[in-house]
This record gives sequence, structure tokens and C-alpha cells, in this order.
Amino acid sequence: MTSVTVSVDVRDPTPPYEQIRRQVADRIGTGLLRPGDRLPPVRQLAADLGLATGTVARAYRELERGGWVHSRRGGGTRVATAPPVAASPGAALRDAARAYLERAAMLGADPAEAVEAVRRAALRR
Amino acid sequence: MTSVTVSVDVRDPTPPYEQIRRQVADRIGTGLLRPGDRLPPVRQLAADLGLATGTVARAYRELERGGWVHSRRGGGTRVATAPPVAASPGAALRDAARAYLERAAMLGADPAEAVEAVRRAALRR
DNA sequence: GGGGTTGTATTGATGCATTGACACAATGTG
DNA sequence: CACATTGTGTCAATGCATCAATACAACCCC
Repeated sequence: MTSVTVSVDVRDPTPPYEQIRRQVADRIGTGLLRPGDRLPPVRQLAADLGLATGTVARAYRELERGGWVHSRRGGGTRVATAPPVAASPGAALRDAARAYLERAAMLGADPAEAVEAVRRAALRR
Repeated sequence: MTSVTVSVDVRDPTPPYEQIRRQVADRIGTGLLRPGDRLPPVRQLAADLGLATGTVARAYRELERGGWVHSRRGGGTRVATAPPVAASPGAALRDAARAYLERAAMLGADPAEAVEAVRRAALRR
């Protein structure tokens, strides 16, 4: 039951509640967490991460405000039925590919070079 | 004189000094900023971003602590002669490709699919 | 050398994030 | 219906980030 797919880096100046918020939103946006999936109780996640329950509660509150999850007293917190972004691994892969191309362009590489770089990196595995 | 390639998002809970630190470190790591290149004076960058000079000074201090830049009173702040990471666009592109593959793997895509996704995304331009 | 530039340090004030403890409300379960 | 679970709210205390203003120190250039 190591479970939680969330971690907090205490050396990162980004507030812990925001680190949690981002990771959960990302996992929903990529479809790794799907509508209806249950998140850990605030107390449990807080204990796992070494945080106060209020901090995790803050993260869940922000996620709810963004439409990512839905919380109910006694009922726990679950991924919303209609998250704010298309949530499928396929769409996420397209997004990642597009972001990578943009990054490559910033580095002065044309699309062909970008593709080639991925091909080469894939071989190195 | 638009100049500075740095921006701060006030809605991001990440402290401004850290946002600046990351962007500058990234530009050095990608070779977009090269050893000896001059960074804006703290006062000017602070004015451009709407921050207090102390906040920018904090960012520069952290960058110096990390070996990214070197500051001298009256002499300004310049990119260090030997930044902590290999600083060339080529190396940065390889890093980006590797990171993209890792992300794709997290999304359940094998390397071949990952390459194909980039190829398709490149066509859409 | 002199004057402007630039990084650095300090101050007090303000707001936010977090902690730890506690209580309460709403839901689920036997 | 009881009881545990779970989210939520409150509280005071603590630390950090930021601001604005000021002063100082080291460097550059004419």
C-alpha cells in the first residue's frame, strides 16, 4: 500500500498544496486518474507526505475549484465526471508531442531534427 | 528594448524569485544564454517585472549559489564561465527528447508510438 | 580621480502558507 | 440506529516572501 502517486519536494519553494494540486491535475488530464477514481483521504495523504491535513485539504479545495475533483464529507474525494480538459492518454500524448516540438523550436531545431532526436533517444534504451 | 526574456505569473503560487531563477537557469542550460552574457541590472529587471529590487536580487543570489551566474558590485551579473550543466542547444535537445519519451512512457506509449506522435504533430504545422 | 552604475545589506510592515490541535458536519457501513 | 470515516472550519503561533526606502560597497568608464 505504498499507493500514492503524489510526492512533495520540500526543497522546492513552490508551496506543497500547489505541488499536490499540479500532480493530481496532471494525472487527471492524462487519463491516469479517471472520473470516479478515489483520491486518498486528506488525513492519509497528509500522513504519507508529512504534511498537516489542512495543507492537503487546501490542495483538494483548489482542485475542486478548478472542476477536477468533487469532494463530499464522509464520501471522500473523487475525480469529477467531467474534468476541465479532454482526459485521454492519446490526447495527452499529442499535447506532449506538440510541447516538445515547441521546445525544440526554441532550441533552434526544425521539426525534422526534432523527430530525429526522439528517434535517436529511443534507440538508446 | 523589450529585452528581458523573463516573465512572472502573479497567479502562480510559486514565489517570483523562484520563477525568475528557473527561467534564467533554463536559458543557460539550453545555451540561449551563454557564458559571459550579461543579465539585466536588478533594478531594471525589477522595474520591468513590477517587483522589488530585493526580489530580483534574491533570484540572482540563488543563481550564483547554483553556479549559474557570477555577480560583482558595479560589474553586473553575467553567466558563469562554467555553468553546472552542459550548455548547448544540442545537449538540451537530447534532454528534451529523453524527457518527452519518459512522459510518453508514462502515458502508455511505446517509443515507436512516441516518435510517430511527434512526426504527426510536426505535419500539423 | 570622479561620478554614475550595480550588487548587497538593512529596516519594519504586510500578507500568505503551514503547523497542530480540536471540533463539527455529512456520508458510509455494520 | 450506532459508529467509524471523511471533508471542513477554526484557532493561535511560526516562518517565509515581498515590499519600499535607504544606505553602502565595489566596479566601470570618461
